[in-house]
Amino acid sequence: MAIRETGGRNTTARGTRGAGRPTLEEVAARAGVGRGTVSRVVNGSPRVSERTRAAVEAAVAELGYVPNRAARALAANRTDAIALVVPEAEHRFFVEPYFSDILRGVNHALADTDMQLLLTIVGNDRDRARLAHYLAGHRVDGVLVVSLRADDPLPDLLTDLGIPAVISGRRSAAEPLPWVDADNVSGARQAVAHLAARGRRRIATITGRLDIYGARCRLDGYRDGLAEAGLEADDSLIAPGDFTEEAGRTAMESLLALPEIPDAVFVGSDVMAVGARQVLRERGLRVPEDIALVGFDDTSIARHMDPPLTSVRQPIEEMGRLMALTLLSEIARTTLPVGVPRPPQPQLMLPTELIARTSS
Amino acid sequence: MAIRETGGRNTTARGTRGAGRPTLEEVAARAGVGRGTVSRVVNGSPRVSERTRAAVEAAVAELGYVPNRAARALAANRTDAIALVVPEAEHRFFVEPYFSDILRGVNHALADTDMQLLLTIVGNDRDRARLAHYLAGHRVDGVLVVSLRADDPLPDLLTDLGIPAVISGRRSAAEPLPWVDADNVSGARQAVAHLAARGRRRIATITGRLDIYGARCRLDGYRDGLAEAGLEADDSLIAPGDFTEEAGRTAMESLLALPEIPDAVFVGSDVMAVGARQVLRERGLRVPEDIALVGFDDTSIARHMDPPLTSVRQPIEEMGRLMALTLLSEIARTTLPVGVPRPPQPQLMLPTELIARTSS
DNA sequence: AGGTACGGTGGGAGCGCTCCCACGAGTGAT
DNA sequence: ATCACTCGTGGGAGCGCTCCCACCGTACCT
Repeated sequence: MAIRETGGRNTTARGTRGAGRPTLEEVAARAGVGRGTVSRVVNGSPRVSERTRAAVEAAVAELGYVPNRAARALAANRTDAIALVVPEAEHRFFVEPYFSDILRGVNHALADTDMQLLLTIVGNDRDRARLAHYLAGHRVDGVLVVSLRADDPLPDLLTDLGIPAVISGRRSAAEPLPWVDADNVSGARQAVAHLAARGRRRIATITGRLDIYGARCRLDGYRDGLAEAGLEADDSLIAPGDFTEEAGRTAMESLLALPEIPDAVFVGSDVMAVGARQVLRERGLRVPEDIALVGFDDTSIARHMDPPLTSVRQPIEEMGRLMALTLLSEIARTTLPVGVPRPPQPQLMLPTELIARTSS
Repeated sequence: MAIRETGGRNTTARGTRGAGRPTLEEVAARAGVGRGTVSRVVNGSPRVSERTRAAVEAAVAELGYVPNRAARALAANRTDAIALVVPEAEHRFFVEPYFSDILRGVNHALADTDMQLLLTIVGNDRDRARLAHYLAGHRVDGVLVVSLRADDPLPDLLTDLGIPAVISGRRSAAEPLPWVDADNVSGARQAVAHLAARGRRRIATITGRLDIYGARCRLDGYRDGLAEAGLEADDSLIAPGDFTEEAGRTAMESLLALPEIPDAVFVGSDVMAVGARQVLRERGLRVPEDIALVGFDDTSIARHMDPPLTSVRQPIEEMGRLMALTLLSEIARTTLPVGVPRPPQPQLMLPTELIARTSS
């Protein structure tokens, strides 16, 4: 009859789950110290004598102790997880190297932490609702958001919930949230200067979606570049796109339909440049002889194009890394007692650089 | 002086964390029922009267209650999270559409659950060690593994730890773990039959890495197809690859170095077909006039090639979906009392289908 | 009428941690 | 020798749930 002992469910659980992995208490017993001390050692507190620390570490190793994440989260009121939110259609996440580079940078920054990364692609309203519910449950300690549109309500939600956030790319010049961004204006200006220096006189541009601040900056930089080169601005040379390859095609077609076609195009992203290049090939126009092309992002796509694409490099992976580090320090700040000063640089602008190849 | 009240840390935590989100207990008070009852309602237990359920649901809605995941995990000894493990170099995950399709399928299956997905790309030994540690901590309820090599030690580790797992693609014909796989043999056979039917007589193949069982199956199917078509097998027509674009290039070059070049190539993956196609273009060989090409996977790449690539379709997204569902039921099985029968189909082979385009 | 069964319910115990208070031993100043 | 600290340490309380047992009332039986 005595199938189960006193403990009831406790005993059962142990029995089911492979004899139970060790707990803090067991490590403490083994090391001949108290629970609190083991906790201090595991969490790297300095207030432990060297002798004790060694004893505890030995016990941890012998028992193969790994802290129970759920218990820790419950007791400490944190989750040790952050979310990377990509408010874009699912397939774009995979098509656009930008995102994977960001992800790689974030991963690298987190590799030394035991912070867990949740990848959240928010492609439609249903996903949005799920995310909101998720965030309301405080299931992450912080959020990274990439590719945010100017009117996106997500940042407000995060602020209301008091969840630390860092975004890649500002929503406007006066972005209140911590951000990491590339110097888009300067990059675009460099691109136009480069084309002008090579004797191009009729320089067009294909823009990204202008509800993204970065795309707007690139357009501003394009205009600045023209002015600095003493070239006349002509709004018919500005073809709107939305960062997709298809938009690159359409925009280039519209430029080629102009009475006087351009002799160079500054394209707002490498992916759009691929679309533009296809159209040029179909029309029998040579790159760079007939039309020079400069892209933006300097993703792997640029190197693989025919001819290899001149492109404005932004340090995407590094941006991902810095976003993660900034978020980590923001989280630390909210956890600590009040009055801890915000780290000096929660808003970072990184330089861009023109990488010249044979398309220009 | 009374900055903090009696509770000490409790009060502080509440104060810091935005007045505290509601707990089960508070919902219970509001609905005028006990804690257990609210728990039952939230977890969809049938043992609750309709009246009570309505009252609790109202209270949940009014308070905006969201269960605390950590507390639930701790009490119930589960995590409500699964991992998708990709034992491949990081960049391949993004380059190869196969993985993103799997991911999409998994995500769709999980969308109706509140199961959380962790994406784990295991590119090197350091990542492997981290994963092992992670799994030892039982931080996930189950694991999905894609692209597993025959000699990978990961499955043994999972078995030892008693973590439910489902893999995509078997490691051998006698795979003991639950799996979801495509009928690679049949797909390859169809491809060869198709080429033979179009009058090709000297049909070569470029294989994937043969320590992956699926690649081996495709090779077997290739041989079967030749035999069925009454064509002579010639091992010099078998060029080894490893699923990368570069390998596709190299392999095609070696085939073109043959004294008598093939008039058709069955390529073991679309990505490798891209590489092969580049070489053909460089050599001025026409597709399909000089050499017909058939790929495998029918990823989006195939449609975008020039000419569009005939390819063997495997239902990758569906495979991801089924993997997730299988894992979910495996997890349920281990949670339930002993003796629950395994669902009828923990091992699923899905049909493949030739999609004919103009490359053949 | 009394007995039995069972659906529905309340709440104690416990999951494995962190946080913090209290306490003992050592150190230096008085 | 006494006092005032500090440092290192042990362990109680509590995080918000789930699980389970005990209990209540009602319906149905004999």
